[in-house]
Amino acid sequence: MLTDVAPDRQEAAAHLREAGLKVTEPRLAVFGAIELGEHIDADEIFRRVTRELPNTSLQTVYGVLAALSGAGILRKIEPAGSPALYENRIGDNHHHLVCTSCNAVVDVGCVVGEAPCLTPSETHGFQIATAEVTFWGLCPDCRALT
Amino acid sequence: MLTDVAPDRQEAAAHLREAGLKVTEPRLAVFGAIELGEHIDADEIFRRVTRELPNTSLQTVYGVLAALSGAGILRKIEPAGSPALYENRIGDNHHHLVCTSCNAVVDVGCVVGEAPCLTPSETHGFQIATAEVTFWGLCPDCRALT
DNA sequence: GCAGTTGTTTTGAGTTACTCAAAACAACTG
DNA sequence: CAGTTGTTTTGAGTAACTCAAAACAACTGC
Repeated sequence: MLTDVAPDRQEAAAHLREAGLKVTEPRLAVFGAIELGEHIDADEIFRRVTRELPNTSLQTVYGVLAALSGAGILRKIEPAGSPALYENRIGDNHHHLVCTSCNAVVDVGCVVGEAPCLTPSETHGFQIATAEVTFWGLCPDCRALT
Repeated sequence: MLTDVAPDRQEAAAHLREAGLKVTEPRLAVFGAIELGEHIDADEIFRRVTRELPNTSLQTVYGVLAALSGAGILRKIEPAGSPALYENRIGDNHHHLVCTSCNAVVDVGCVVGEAPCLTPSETHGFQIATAEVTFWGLCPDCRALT
């Protein structure tokens, strides 16, 4: 039945090789632990990884996350007030909507208008590389609770 | 000479009373410790406050900062990778430019165009309250070092 | 101007989310 | 398949807060 050769593992391995990183079990497990569209923290990733690979340490998870986000395979976001979150949607510069009540995070495409994202009104001599936009508000569920 | 009656203390006291907060020495000292245009962390504020009010505890500084930013007297920003910073420029919704090399932070007016800040392309049912924009890049000093 | 109430500050401990370093180990290279 | 180099493990350590109880100080009304 060959159930062992999951397609995402192949994809992950390719990403790793492309970045010049060694293909290891913990790295494949971390990559596999993050579903598309999710935003999860190191602790939750660790929990999922250890289900599959029981003697992986939390430090390894941190190391893998640093390697993968450094290589651009994962994206790390750090919303104010919560631990760092990781997502596997990369390549596009999308932004985030964060619920001020439950901390839920969802992706949102670039701001409307012609990419104003990269144009502050005055640059103060900075050489700007990226713009990060975070929208704060109440998610549908939390609105319903009031 | 009446040097004791600094004008910023009066202003700070007025802000506090307006917010229904008691006027105390630590609060005035914390407010006075942050210069206009600065972005400093709790530790640096603590260092400055203790110069003037030696037996203030760090916990008090945290408490004061929470009270003042909660009341809108100070603004708290939390750039990824550094401790929370506080600034006393409030009321306008300006954004920040952060140096990826030395972590310097400067203010920047709202994004160009007609306030696209509050309009993500899809809201996903969120009731959006604020938009936060952070520009990342190299500050003039760090560019000069390369 | 003073007592009472309520909000602040102090003191002390505890926690979360990481980070660092050394030694054991496992991937890729030739 | 041996060697090299990058990873992972193990273990310790830290920064930046947060919580709780007791001591204290601001404002209120008398």
